[in-house]
Amino acid sequence: MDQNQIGNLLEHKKIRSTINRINIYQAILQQSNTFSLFDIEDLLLDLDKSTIFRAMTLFEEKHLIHGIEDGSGSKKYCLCPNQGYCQQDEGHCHLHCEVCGTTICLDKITIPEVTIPDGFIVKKANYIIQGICADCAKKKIY
Amino acid sequence: MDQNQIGNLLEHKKIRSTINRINIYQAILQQSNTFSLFDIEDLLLDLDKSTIFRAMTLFEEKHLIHGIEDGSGSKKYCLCPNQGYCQQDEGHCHLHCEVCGTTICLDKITIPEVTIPDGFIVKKANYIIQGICADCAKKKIY
DNA sequence: GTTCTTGCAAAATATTTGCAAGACG
DNA sequence: CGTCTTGCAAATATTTTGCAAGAAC
Repeated sequence: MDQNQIGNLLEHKKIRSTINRINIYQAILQQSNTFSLFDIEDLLLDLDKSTIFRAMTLFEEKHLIHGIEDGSGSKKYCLCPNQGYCQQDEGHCHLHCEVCGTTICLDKITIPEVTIPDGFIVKKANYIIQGICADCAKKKIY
Repeated sequence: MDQNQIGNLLEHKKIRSTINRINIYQAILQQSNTFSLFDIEDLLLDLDKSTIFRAMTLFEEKHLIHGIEDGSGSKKYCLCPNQGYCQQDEGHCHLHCEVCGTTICLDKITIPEVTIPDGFIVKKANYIIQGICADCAKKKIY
């Protein structure tokens, strides 16, 4: 996805397309899995963290990225695979490894639905499995 | 559950039974739903927050309470309905209302299981549904 | 020229720890 | 008496905001 295409995507989402936001979205595209604010800061060292924070918040509001609460103390995000047009039932489950701290998107496993009490309006769901990832389990470093 | 019974429960869990910990567990028993550190602090004003924090951390390690990440910025807990002997598949789904901030335990709805990649060791799972609770939806205060 | 965006600095929020005094067994 | 627990104070970690300068339309 080149800078022009990203610019179009942002404008389509009613986000003013600035060079910073394009760069931030491009950094997000480079992430192989879930990512935090710090991961983006590391890639874009000359941007202020508040700029990144505000862009990420905006992207999340516009559903370009999904927020993940993995209990690690720092919020994770993952790229919306459908450019902001995920159906509610397309959220994925995530694994969080308590040893190495990584959070992995199970992009083949959607969150199973449950019966919600009457009247509750669902906005999104988070399904996170805590444990030890295969790599760390193999290394027995815990 | 009286103080003696709580004391026995703690000792059975290999937790030294102090008056502070008994009081904290008793405050937890009084919670009608999920609760945060602050909820317990509010009930036990003469205890230091670090004492409560350490007790809650210990209780969670020993599975007397379950931690919930609702994305609100402050961690929630709920009482283990089985005094620390929940099976892995007995975790409950939770609702988080983004308007009033409450987190409700759906104690009738266990977390549906999903297929986990080979080698990952599951410790626990969190299933949280974000949205607007029935009360707030009715009041249309959002 | 009006509105939106950005960088800087700092506030706000929540969690976590060091340490010395005290309680427990 | 040796170990565990507690309160106090302070560190840490992360997120969030106010504001003035600058960019976009």
